[in-house]
Formats: sequence, structure tokens, C-alpha cells
Amino acid sequence: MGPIMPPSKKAQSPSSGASASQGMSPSYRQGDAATAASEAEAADLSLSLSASFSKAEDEELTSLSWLHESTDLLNSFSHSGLRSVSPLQDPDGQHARSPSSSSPSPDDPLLGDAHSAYDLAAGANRKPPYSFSCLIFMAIEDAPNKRLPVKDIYGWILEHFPYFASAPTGWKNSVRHNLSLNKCFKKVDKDRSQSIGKGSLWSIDPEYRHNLIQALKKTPYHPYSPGLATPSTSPPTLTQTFHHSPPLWSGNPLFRKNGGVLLQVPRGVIQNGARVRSQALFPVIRPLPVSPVGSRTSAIRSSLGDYLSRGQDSPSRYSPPLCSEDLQDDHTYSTAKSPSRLCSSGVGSPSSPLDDDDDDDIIAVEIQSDVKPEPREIPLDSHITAAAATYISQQALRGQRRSLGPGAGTPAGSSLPWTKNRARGISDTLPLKKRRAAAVEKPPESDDEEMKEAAGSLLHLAGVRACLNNITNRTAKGQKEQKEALRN
DNA sequence: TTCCTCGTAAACAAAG
DNA sequence: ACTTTGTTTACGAGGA
Repeated sequence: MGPIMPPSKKAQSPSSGASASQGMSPSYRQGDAATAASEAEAADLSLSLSASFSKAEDEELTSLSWLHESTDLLNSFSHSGLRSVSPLQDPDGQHARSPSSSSPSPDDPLLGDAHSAYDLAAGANRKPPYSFSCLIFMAIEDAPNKRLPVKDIYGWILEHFPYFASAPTGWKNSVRHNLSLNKCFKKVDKDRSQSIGKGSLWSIDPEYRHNLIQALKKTPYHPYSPGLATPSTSPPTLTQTFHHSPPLWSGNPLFRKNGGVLLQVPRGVIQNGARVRSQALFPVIRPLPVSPVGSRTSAIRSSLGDYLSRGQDSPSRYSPPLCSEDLQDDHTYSTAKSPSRLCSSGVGSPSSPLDDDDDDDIIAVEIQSDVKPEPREIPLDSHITAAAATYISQQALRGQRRSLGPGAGTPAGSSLPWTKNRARGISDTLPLKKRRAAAVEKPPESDDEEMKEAAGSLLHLAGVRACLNNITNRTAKGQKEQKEALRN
């Protein structure tokens, strides 16, 4: 799957890909300046986070859940007023777009026609860049009980991607084809008391849920897309991340339902082991499959959340927790199936762990040298989240590469071993479903290392945001003046 | 060039 | 009998 262009090759709508093919280097307008005070504030926050992290160190927590939640909090923080802008809207980076504005604001010249034009041009009637697997995944994840009949999957897709309403009906065949062929999806035995008509309920196989997350991350325009990341052995600088971060695809239901606000991380996240839903804020991709969260997250939330809630109206008010029936630990990405199911592919070699030296170096640098953001190279809010996403993506990809072994680290194009086709290597004589059932399971591996690394990343980002918050408060007036200047 | 993923079409069977 | 659902095979496009 290409990192940039939407995947469709055949019946691509003429306008499809327009947003992708254009310049992908967002431009941002930075705050007036970062100050020593803001840096000190960032340092304080980092210390606070660090203390919380240590305090809860023994808690079980998976990196993704923690990162999701933490980044969620950071996202909340991002609504403090700094601005980002799409390159389509503003290729020169001269204008900004309020992430907290749900619609073009008539009194904001920076959010006027350009904003509307951008949303329309890249709008929802275009073929989404998500693969069918991702679409199905999102649909099922969006269901209250995480299971849906095919018909409702159709409905979800239609509801959120109007493109399919006018598309040839073959897409339904593709959906079914995916459900059958993709190991990530499994049928749930129908409850006799339920009358859903013919067919079965489909759910996400927890064992492969991580694969789907990875697939989402790889999707162009997805905030976690590794395309955002700078594949280097050193952490991407803010500037790098900044300039390599494409905008969210505006057809993303997440994007649309928030009126173009780039809420890149599920609002409904994990709270003390329960999946928390926040329908309005993250109605679609919402809680990317994550696992129970221990007190570490709570500690982080307590520390960071208190900080973040200071002086801003956090949109993230958590709903009463809704326990998922399927809150399992993160499953090792592909590993379980790689050795046994992919024997013919040569991809999964569980006994060949990836050399993590470079990644460890990354974290060392992140923690030690990245706490202080460059005062004049500070990206704006949503793209700070993109920076977070970059780190998260790196962490996640590390897990993936660990699982897949050497040579499997390429973000795209590497073997994605969850398709049922690939399982045929095991035993071509067995029906697919039976092969799947017979597949060997592998216990999830430790996330401690990733957690530590993620901690460094988050601390770094938190520090950045502390600076930004400070900047925001200090330069609100300055920004207004800038807008006035641009208006003229 | 090869391998892989993905989308698509199609055939077929089973279930409702 | 018809529609929907589920499975499977095949093929081509495009990326790595």
C-alpha cells in the first residue's frame, strides 16, 4: 500500500487522490516565541509525569493504551488555541486554521472560503483511503458490543463513507470477501435469542486486532501513518515531523464529524481497565483496540490531566466507562501467526528479534535532548499531536518488527500476515476457518521496553505542549495581531 | 523481476 | 424462487 496515494487503482473517482497528490508538507505558523518560563514549566511537567510514571511502574499497561490515552490528553491540550493549517488550504503556510473551529467562521478570515473549499475538495464523497479491512474494523469497533452483521457493516460504511452509496455494488462483495478472507475477522456464533436475520455476527479477532491497528496506522492521512515519521535513528525533530505530516484525510469520518477538527486520537480511551466511550468526539475509529489500563495511566492522567485542564476547556469529558467484553491485552502483532501460519512466506521468524539498538538510542535522545523544544521551531497543535503520532507509530512499528523479524520493518509492502490467504501455508488441506482455529497462539510479549520509550516520548511532547500552552497564553494577543496583519 | 497487498469480479453453496 | 450471506478462486494494479 502506497504511503501517500489512495489505494484505489481501478474505478478511482477522478478527483480521488487530489489531496494526496498535492504538497504534503504542512506549513504552520508558529507562536511568537517560546520563552524560558515555558521551558521551565515544561520541565516541571516532565518531572511530574516522571514521578507519576515511576509510581505506577509496576502496573500492567500496554504501550498503545497508555499512549492513546496520554496522547488523548495531549490532544485535549492542543485545543488551547494554536493553529494548524492544511497545505491544501494554505500551501504557503501563511494562514492558519483553527482546530477548534467546527465550521468556517465568518468572522475569521483565516477560516473562510479556503476552509470550505478544502473540505469540499477533499470531502467525504471521495473514495476513502482506508482499505476494506480498516473500514470493517472501524465499523465493528464502532458497534456497542463490537460485533456486527454484514448488513450493519454495510450500513456503517455507507453512513460514514457516502462514496459507497453511489459506488458500484461490488464493494459489498469486497466486504464479504474481506470478512471471509481476513483472519482479523471472525464470525461469532449467533445468539439464538437474537434475530438478526441470516448470517452471523462478525467481530474482531483479538489476536489480530493489533494488525488492524497497524493497518490503520499505515493508512495515508491517518495520524499514525508511518509516513509521518522520519525513519531515522534519531527522533524526528519537531520541524521534521512537522513538515512530513500530511493532513488527516478530510473524508475521515473522524475528521468530518468534528467539522474538520483534527482529533487524531480517540477521545474514548481507557480508564482503569474499561473502555470509555465518547461518542461525539470519536465516533468512528474511536478506541483503537487497546487494553486495560492500570494506575500508571491514571497517574499520568492525574498529573498531566490536571495540568492540561488548567486554563482550558477540555473537550474530553469522559463518559461513564463501558466495559468491553473483549478487553484483552494487546496481542503481539502478527507473531502468533507468523511462525506457524506464514511458514511459506518467510516473514515471521519469532526467534529472530529485531535489533533494537537504534530504537533504544532514539529514546535516549528523546528523553535527554528533546525535552527542550527549539523555541522557534514549534509546530502547532495538531501537528504536535502528529509528532506524538510519529513516536507512537515508531513504538508500534517496533513491536511489529519485533514480531515479524528482520526484513519486516518496512512500513508498507511488507508481508501483512493476517490475511487468511497467507494461512494456507500451514495446511492447504484444511478449510480456512479450521486452519485459523488450529493456528498456534502465542502469548503477548512484554511492553515494558516500549513503555519506557513511550514515556520518554510523552515527556518530551508534554514538555513541548507546556511550552506551547505558555506560548498560547502569552501570544493570544499576538496571534490576533497577526491575523489582522494577514487580513491586510 | 519478484513478491506482496489490495480491490474486484465471479462462481457457487448455504441459509433465511 | 429469490435474496442475502459466506467462501473461494482468479486476476490485475501498484508498491517495495
